[in-house]
Amino acid sequence: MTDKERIEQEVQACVCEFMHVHDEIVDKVKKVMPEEQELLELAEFFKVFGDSTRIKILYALSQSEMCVCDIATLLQMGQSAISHQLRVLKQMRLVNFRRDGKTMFYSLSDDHIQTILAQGMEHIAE
Amino acid sequence: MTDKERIEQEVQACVCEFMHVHDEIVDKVKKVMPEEQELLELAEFFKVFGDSTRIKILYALSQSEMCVCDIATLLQMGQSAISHQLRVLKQMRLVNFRRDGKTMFYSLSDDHIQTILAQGMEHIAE
DNA sequence: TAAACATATGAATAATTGTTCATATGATAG
DNA sequence: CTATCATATGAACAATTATTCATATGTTTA
Repeated sequence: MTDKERIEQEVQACVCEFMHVHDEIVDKVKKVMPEEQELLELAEFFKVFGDSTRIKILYALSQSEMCVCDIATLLQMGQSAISHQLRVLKQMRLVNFRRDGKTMFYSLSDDHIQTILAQGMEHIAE
Repeated sequence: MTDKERIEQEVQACVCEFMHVHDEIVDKVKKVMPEEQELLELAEFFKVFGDSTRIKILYALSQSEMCVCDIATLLQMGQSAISHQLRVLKQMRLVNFRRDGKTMFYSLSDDHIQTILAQGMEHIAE
């Protein structure tokens, strides 16, 4: 392959209009990037933490198991809004739940959640 | 205060239509809830992780310092999109940057970020 | 079984947000 | 100083999403 051909190929591969990409770095990082699918899931996972209502629910549940009505009272929000958000948290497996008569009690599913919350609070406290 | 008065007060405080709130739990949790402002900031902070482009950028930067064009090439996206997202990451202090001539090099700002990414990956791997 | 009630859910609306396009800024080399 | 180029940014559009309202589901008690 001639130099000219190689350069043309690089330019084509490059999203930028020109060619001052640091190929060694890009190649090295490309090799260790997780699969697209995993990164999409990761973003979906964190999206759950990116809403203040859900953050409040998660923080509250880190203190105690609670029912829907308790949470609605604590956050001064409608039952429906809380229920919708709990569904999101359930789908992402961030909360567990148990039924006791008419009441559903929710709790945190595992302690990655607490670690993540704690790391986040450390970051913003800096 | 009569029982009737106390109950009426509870009902008023309750977002739910009726009154089967677990007051002890709600009160206990209310006492330890961080301030509204802190929880809002926390949600804003995590919102940054809730987008796949930004997750990819963060992951990439956890491997190596990179310039805007490198990242755009790696992710096969436009320079403008990457630049916009880097601005978000900058505002939340998730990345540092240094200038070298015409080129801006970005890197992760601290290791809470890596911890959070790692915890997230552990969670979804379960 | 019927009434009461805790929770869940579908539809609608309002608000937020990611990307693109066009252009601006700021640095370097000639 | 001018041309070139890496990056930044404003406006616009499309897509996503949080809450509310109305109603459904499922459990208990009379």
